[in-house]
Amino acid sequence: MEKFDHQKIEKETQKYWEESGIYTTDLSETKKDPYYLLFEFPYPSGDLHIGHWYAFALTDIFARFKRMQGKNVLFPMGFDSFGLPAENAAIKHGVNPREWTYANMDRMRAQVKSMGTSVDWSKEVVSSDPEYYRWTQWLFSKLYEHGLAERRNAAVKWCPKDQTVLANEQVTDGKCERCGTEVEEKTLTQWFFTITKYAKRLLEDLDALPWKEEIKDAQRAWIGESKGAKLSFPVKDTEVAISVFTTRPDTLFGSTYVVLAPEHPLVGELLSRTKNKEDIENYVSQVKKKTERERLENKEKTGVLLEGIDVINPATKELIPVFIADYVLASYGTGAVMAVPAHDERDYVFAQKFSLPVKQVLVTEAPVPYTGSGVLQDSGEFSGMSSEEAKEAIVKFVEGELTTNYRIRDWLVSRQRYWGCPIPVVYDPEGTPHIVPSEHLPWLLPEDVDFTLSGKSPLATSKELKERVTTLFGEGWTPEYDTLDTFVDSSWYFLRYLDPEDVHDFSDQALMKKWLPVDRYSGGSEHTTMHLLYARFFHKALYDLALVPTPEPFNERMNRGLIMGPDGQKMSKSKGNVVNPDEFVQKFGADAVRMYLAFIGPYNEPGNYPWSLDGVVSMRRFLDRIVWLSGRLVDEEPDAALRKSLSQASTKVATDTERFKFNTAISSLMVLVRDMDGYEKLSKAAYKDLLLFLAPFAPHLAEHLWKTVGGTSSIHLESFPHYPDGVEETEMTIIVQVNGKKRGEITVPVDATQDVVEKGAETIPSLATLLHEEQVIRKIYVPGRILNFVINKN
RNA sequence: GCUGGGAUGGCGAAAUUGGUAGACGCGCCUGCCUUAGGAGCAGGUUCCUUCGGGAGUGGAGGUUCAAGUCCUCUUCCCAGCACCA
Repeated sequence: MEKFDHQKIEKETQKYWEESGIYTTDLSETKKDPYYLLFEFPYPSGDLHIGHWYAFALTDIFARFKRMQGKNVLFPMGFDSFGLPAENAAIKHGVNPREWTYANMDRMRAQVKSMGTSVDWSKEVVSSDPEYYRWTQWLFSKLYEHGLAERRNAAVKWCPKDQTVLANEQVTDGKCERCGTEVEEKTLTQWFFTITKYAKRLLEDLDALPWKEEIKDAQRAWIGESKGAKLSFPVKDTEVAISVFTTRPDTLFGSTYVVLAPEHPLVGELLSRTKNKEDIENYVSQVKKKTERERLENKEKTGVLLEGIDVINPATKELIPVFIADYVLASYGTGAVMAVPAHDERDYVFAQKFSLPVKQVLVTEAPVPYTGSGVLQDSGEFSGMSSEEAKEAIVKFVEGELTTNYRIRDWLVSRQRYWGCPIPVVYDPEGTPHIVPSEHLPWLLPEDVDFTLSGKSPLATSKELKERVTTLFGEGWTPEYDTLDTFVDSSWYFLRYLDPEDVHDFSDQALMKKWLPVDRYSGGSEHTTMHLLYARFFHKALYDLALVPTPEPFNERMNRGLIMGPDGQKMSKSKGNVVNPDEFVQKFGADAVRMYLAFIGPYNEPGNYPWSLDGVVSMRRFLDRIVWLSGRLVDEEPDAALRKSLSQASTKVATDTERFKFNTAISSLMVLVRDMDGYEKLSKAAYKDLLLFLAPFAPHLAEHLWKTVGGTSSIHLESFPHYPDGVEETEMTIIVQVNGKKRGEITVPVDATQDVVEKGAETIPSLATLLHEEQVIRKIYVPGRILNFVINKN
């Protein structure tokens, strides 16, 4: 059998698409419904692997399908081109990060085109272009003006390998999310976005989003709401008090000591009043030396008593001791807790170790510590109350404050790295920060820097930057040397796609009104509590500043799965199991590779699929078969049987593609092709419909074959074939069961009554004997489907 | 530990409201055609079987004429969170 020349076809069709400009979206057009389909813009790492195909080419199937459904589809792409790898490559190979990055992008553009994607390149956005990052800087200044960006001293995570601070989200199990190095804790003055101010809305607005529960739940867990109260424990003989956060004010009468985090600001203040100053200082410095991981792994509680300091339990008025211990986190709540050893596991363990009194204030038979709720005892006038009632009553009694705490921390956006967006801030001689006025934007990244790792911001080595600041602002003024977390760049890129050339604004208000929120956003599940959360926050902040028209950036979201190496392991260079798609594309064609990836499983479930060569071969075989069919076309209308096959395929492909079940959509195409294979003379009209079904999946071949059957313009401008009423059936198949087990089937006219069906069923030979001998108790008939005889088993 | 998701052939997976379990594909088996191509064609392929049938969707119960699907208990796997007061 003759095989088609995929290389020639791909080259021709890609050239035709590029010249005809059919994928350029007119954003202002009003006749069609706008449909914004977004995928996460990639980092230009240089090596395009099979995972990129999975991300881009499969989203492209959906873009093409939506176009054929008559939508005005915006399907853009760009590059998240700031970031560490460029800088590391620069250090390792002595190349300029900019040159490295921009060369990679050129290569990747060509590769993405080779997949047969219908990306509208006229909307391309590159986050490291000064004309892009000027607006990142401008948006930063807007957040700053409204108190959403602030500079403060705080305990932060530090990656010793990458030599930069990290946001909380970029640390997993105490390790740097990027390089896996154990992070350290440092107290530094850094820039933060106050995402915690939006915690409540980020949480509440999730309810209305049409996302999968698993994605929403992961965000809910990350935001981590807990309702409780702030209570004040006065320090004896002073004016100060220790404020604690607790979710269990009902157990206040059982609080027998108070614990401060080692980094708590009061520690310094109280130090002079203690009798064991040295011990305390030793403990605090010891804690500081530990990595995050060491603190987590050491479940053994450590701590030190503040000798000579007592605080007053506001409920019992008793004097209780104060400890410093690293099981209390400075960054959560007030950085101090009231310890109730009888009703909290951690407090109990600590109390055992330091021989502290354990006072039970809930009636329970359960062994201490009992952490559930119950009825109070030994709690003064509140004894006998339920935990629920007592919570509010006790907070009122001690003049506390009901509050809600969130687990999420403010987003640390400073990075001590070179290849990022410069933070548009300068400092006056007193050290007060000032935003760089918009007339000086873009605030360019200096070129004369030494970006070898020193632990300090590379920008500090730039003479040009210092001179620039002195010239523009005056003697004694200094620049900010840190750059922004690249997640800031990616928090708004999808707004820029709507108006990428705009020199007066970050995007166009009218177009945003028309196109936002993004209809569907496809990406990786690793971004659930990173990019997806940041972008929602950023968008809400811009919404509050009346800069964007919607409170949420994305409507539907789908997380795709992962293509594993042929060994079933996650692909990585170090394991040597990275699959380079180029070889397969060359041998079997881009269409076969696309279709195989689409066929391996449902696209919207983040499963893991091992790459297999055999699958691509079979997909190529399937495409060959479609080409062979073109040799037996006749100018005839399809017969009834074929019309039925076409109708079924049309429904199945449309509904499955809509739900990202590309695997079953393709399987129904295979069934259709098998049916067509049964015709020695095949209706050309039917074959044309097959090509239309195929077009989103195998865009090159469909385009090529379309021309051979008389198509004059691109197949990708055609409508998806639709069979509104299906095909009229004359017969139906009824499954015959005995006691719920299938025993046979009969075919009857569609208008057959139950009687007719029963008569027919009784003539089935194997059933006839069965029904004769046994007593039929009941007959259940589900019209058009099932006839079930219930017989007496004896 | 908490939260969420899941478990279906040798493998990837299908299965509207409970109504033919295993579509489609891989792999494997048999045969054909050819010849050495990661080929093509036809048929078979859940398991067991004395070829009549019997069993079967992680396990044990239950509801129902009928359960992969609903309920209860349970085991294991994956993901997220985790000293968060």
